[in-house]
Amino acid sequence: MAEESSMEVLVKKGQTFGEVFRKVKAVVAAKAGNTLFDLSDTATQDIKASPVLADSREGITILRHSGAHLLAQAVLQIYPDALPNAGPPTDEGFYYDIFMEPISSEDLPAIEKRMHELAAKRIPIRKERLSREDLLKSFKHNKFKTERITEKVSPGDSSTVYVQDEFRDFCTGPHVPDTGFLKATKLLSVSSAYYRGDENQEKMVRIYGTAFPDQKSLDEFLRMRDEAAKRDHRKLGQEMDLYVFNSERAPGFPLYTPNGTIIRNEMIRYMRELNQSRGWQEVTTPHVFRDEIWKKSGHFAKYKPNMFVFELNGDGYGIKPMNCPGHITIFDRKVYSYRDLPVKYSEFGTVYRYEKSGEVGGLTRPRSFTVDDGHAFLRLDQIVDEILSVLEMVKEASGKLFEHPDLSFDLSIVDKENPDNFLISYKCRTCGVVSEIRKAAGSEFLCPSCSSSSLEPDFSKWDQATDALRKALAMAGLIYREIPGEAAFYGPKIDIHAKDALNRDWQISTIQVDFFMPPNFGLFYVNAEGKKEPVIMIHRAVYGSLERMMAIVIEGSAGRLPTWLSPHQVFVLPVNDSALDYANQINRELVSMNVRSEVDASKESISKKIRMLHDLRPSYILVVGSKEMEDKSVTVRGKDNKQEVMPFAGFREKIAREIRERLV
RNA sequence: GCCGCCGUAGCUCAGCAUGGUAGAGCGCGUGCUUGGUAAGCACGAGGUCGCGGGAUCGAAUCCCGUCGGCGGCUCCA
Repeated sequence: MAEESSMEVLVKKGQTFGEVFRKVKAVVAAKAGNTLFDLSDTATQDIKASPVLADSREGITILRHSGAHLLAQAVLQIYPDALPNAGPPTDEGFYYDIFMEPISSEDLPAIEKRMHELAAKRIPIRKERLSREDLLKSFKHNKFKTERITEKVSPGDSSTVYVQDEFRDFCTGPHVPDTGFLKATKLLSVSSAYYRGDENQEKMVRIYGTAFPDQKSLDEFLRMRDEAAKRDHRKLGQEMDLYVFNSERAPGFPLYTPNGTIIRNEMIRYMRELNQSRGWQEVTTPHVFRDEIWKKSGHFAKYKPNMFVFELNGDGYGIKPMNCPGHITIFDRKVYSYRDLPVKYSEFGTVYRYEKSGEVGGLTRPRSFTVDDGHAFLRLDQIVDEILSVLEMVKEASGKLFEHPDLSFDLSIVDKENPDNFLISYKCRTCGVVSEIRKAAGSEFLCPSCSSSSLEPDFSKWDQATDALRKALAMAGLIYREIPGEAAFYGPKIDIHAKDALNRDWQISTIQVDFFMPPNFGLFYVNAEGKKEPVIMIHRAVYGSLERMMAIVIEGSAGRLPTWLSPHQVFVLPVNDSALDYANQINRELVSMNVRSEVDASKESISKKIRMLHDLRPSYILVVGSKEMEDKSVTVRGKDNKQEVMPFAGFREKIAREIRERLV
């Protein structure tokens, strides 16, 4: 993708940007400062502007936005009753949500064909500016558009419509000058979406597509997409024989084979070392608890529909969806001095959540998963250090798992405008008493002290926690996004994301500050004055879940796992029976060093064996015959599938170091 | 949960529109082959066509229901 053009030119008042830039090939818009203009726009004053090229980041976004319009135009020509809602560009293309009878992917080729026809006609794309009234009149047949206009254009104001032949769309643009720019377009899939993302509203047909400046880059994109599909952990897990999904016996619950269990156990072993070095003590808690704990923790109030619950002899039980209440129960066993803190418990805790049927999928969204969970019980003054320490663990771990770690950091904070989903303290305007109240939507509260109804939210605890997270992020030198409204119900958090093979973002690590659950359970410590002080909790997970992390590591490495994680580290292949003894000898030596090594003595050709072994993705294949026997060497075929002859002693050292240092 | 697509041998898939009771490749087993880096040869075993119901003389194929899987949406972290 080309860099932004820095070719700045003076556009004089009264000139259109197109007059200046049309001569530049593949220019789709103009940019002055941070403002984008259509080429048809007229400069209202002398202004320095640069062309936006079709193959620049901004240019492609414009191209795709126009692609969405082209899609809507084609759909309307074929389905005249369809009502378009909205069609934005995305990272990889565009989609358009359209209210219409459901269509299937078999209907896409006809729509795509029409798009290509419209593109070939090079229909000019014009912009009209209309008053709010005229906009509403213009789209009066489409309630989705009129709702958008009503919302986005204030009374007395005006906005723009883009027109290509009979098709008109309410849109602020900018757009490409004509449909001829949209020759390299492709429709990818069709699915459904709710209007405004609300499941109680109309279901829209969402058609996904993409557009590129030229056919070559579109083809390349489609090729990469196919390649990515081959790295899907569900496919690789099948080939590498890592796990089983039995949809009848355990829908959404992964079962691990011996190979998959090796990967899990190696991940656990490494995390145990990391936990130990950072002062996290391992604990073990049951999978089932009485209702009582879930009522106290707030899970029943908020999370019950997602829990597996059952009744026995009149008592209610819940299978744990989270590990925190168990750790709290252990912490709660005694009284702590301020000198005892922090207390840090960790557990590879398998949790069970009833995810709705349409959400379950592979290892990235299973119904049971194991969290490398940890709960720290702290004093206020210990928060920042602990967050920093966890951030360092995340950094260290990602260096052992990914060749090129690609993590993104989000700081999810409370939305002070819409605090209904969070635990908030309320301060009484009358008597000044601060009370902690779990807000239930729509209910009214009175001050527990003076019964006044004049209460204001008190965000001081949220602010303290959020500041601690910000401070730690800054100290770690990390770039992050702040997202209001995404906090956990009990506190703000840092979420760390990684991408799967298909470029989908998944949350892995999380660090959450919690001022609310400890008081719910009455957790306290005794300070230097002998007074009770509230304990503060940090919930954290470094891998997040073993399942999701394993999936991402498998996809990121295309199955060529770091040697330390690989179920099959070495296969020794004797060329013929006379080399079998040497192969066995090498194998024994490797096994004695705790290398996962096997001899393939089956009566197949070397070619055949290598072909067969490919699916298992072993770290190394060693081929040995008379030559190797003679000089105590091995012919090594590594992850790159290149072969290299080296002394066996050298290979032994190499792989030992790779495993010991967990090199990627 | 919602919309679309899909469910046939251990795996990948064909057959289904125009119903006549099942096919390929790989893998697996046996035999031959002693083979130097991505398929040596031959023979063989292997399937209640996800499950339940319906119309039909007859269903993998048509209809209804149901359970799963995939892509999204919503949810979740």
